[in-house]
Amino acid sequence: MATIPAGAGTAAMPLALRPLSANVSFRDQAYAALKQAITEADIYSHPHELRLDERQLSRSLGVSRTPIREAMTLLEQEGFLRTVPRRGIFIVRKTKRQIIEMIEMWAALESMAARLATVNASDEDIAALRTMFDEFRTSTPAEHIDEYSEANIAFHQAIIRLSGSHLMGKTIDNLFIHVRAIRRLTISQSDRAARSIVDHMRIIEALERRDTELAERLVREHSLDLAAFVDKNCDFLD
Amino acid sequence: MATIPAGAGTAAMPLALRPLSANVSFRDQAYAALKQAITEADIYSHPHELRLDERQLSRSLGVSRTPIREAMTLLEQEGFLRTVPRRGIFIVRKTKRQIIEMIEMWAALESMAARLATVNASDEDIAALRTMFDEFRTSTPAEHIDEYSEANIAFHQAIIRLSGSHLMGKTIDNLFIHVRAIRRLTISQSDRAARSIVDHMRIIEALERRDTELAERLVREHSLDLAAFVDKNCDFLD
DNA sequence: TGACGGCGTCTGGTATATCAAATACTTTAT
DNA sequence: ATAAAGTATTTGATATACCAGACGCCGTCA
Repeated sequence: MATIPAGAGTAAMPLALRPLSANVSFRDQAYAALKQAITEADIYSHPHELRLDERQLSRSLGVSRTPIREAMTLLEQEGFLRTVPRRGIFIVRKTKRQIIEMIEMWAALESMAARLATVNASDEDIAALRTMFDEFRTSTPAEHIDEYSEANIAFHQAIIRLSGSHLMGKTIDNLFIHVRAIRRLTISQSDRAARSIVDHMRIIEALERRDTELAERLVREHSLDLAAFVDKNCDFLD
Repeated sequence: MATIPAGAGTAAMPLALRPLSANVSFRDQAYAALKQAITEADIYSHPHELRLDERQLSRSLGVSRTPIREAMTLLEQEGFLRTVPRRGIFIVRKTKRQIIEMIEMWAALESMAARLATVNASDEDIAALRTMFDEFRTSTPAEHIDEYSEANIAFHQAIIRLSGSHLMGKTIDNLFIHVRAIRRLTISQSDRAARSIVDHMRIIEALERRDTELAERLVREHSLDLAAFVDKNCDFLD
């Protein structure tokens, strides 16, 4: 351990040091890299489930198979991968039913988050949400779907943050990775983008008025709308 | 591969065989064993976080460290363990704040499940829930807290099942393992057990009447009651 | 006497070797 | 020519070897 040698008899100088982050294990790095790759890989445009090769990934990332296997174990539990013994490891494609279940769970969590936000969030935090929303609406032409998608996600994540629940935040982040791919495909259809902005505005108003029941209901209905839409229009899944 | 030798020129006899369950990998077995041990270990009665030793577990279970490490990776992600590099692996004790977050998330999921149940569940399934509840109430004296606790959990799991959502079911099961320990400590206090039974009865009635909003609200309030109770009375945590 | 530091031990992290099953490919008998 | 059988190769699953950091014991020196 590299300690600073103090002068004899003097008190040790209390240098302002942050603890080193020793948590960058290969496993965590591999986990992050794989998760990002999976998130960006547009699974639903390919026809077949992609197989991952442990040894190939091992060579690509320059580490042994062990940390990669551990990372894969994590991703499998999160539902991104499926390993079939002595067959291979595959990126899973969610069925329509599973995606609807994810959206329903998202609706459950975010509506509860909105409820908690009306109680827990500070006025400043809610005002910041309003600012973010207004800035986006005035600066971004409605045609820019990509930016809208990102702002959309940021909006939903902001609501979770207002609730103060780390647990729900972490859970929803994972759901979003799955749902995001579908959202990309659906947001351009019909007038969903425009309707979505109206919904968001109403949600913000409910939060500002600390109307617990209304905020919860609006958020829930907004999410369940997407579930119904997927149910009707996404038969290309499965 | 042990194939059945068929008589020359005859069609192979299609014996009715279920595929062997080749999914009992050491990893999964270790995972199950550890999870059960952790669930049963009453963490909150001990003062300090318990440390697990990979090599010792390896000897106890008679397998190498590899599958055990993989199982531990899973349990760590589920929030049961925390590994500190070169220090050890510890069974985590949740803080009061974390437990409240878990109960809030549980409330979010189960109230949505109740909502979905009023739409999706069959009359028979709801009737079965009613039967289960009535049988318990008439056969079990109110003093038997242990049995009540089990029946209580069964009741909540049943609601999730009625919703038809596998995802929420799986998520709540994990939350329950954490919450269960607290519930054991709180259910005997005050008149919570008696009030709980009344709540359950009202929930069943709402389900029977397919009253979506009421069922959701009752389930939510029932769960959030526990959160408030823990917030007030569980300062022994942390 | 007490604090510092050497040194052995224990820990989880990582790399690598080994294994059995699945598959692809080749051979061979009819 | 074809299909069954045999063989080679690839894969994930498991076991084992080794590493470096953390910790504690204990002797030394001021």
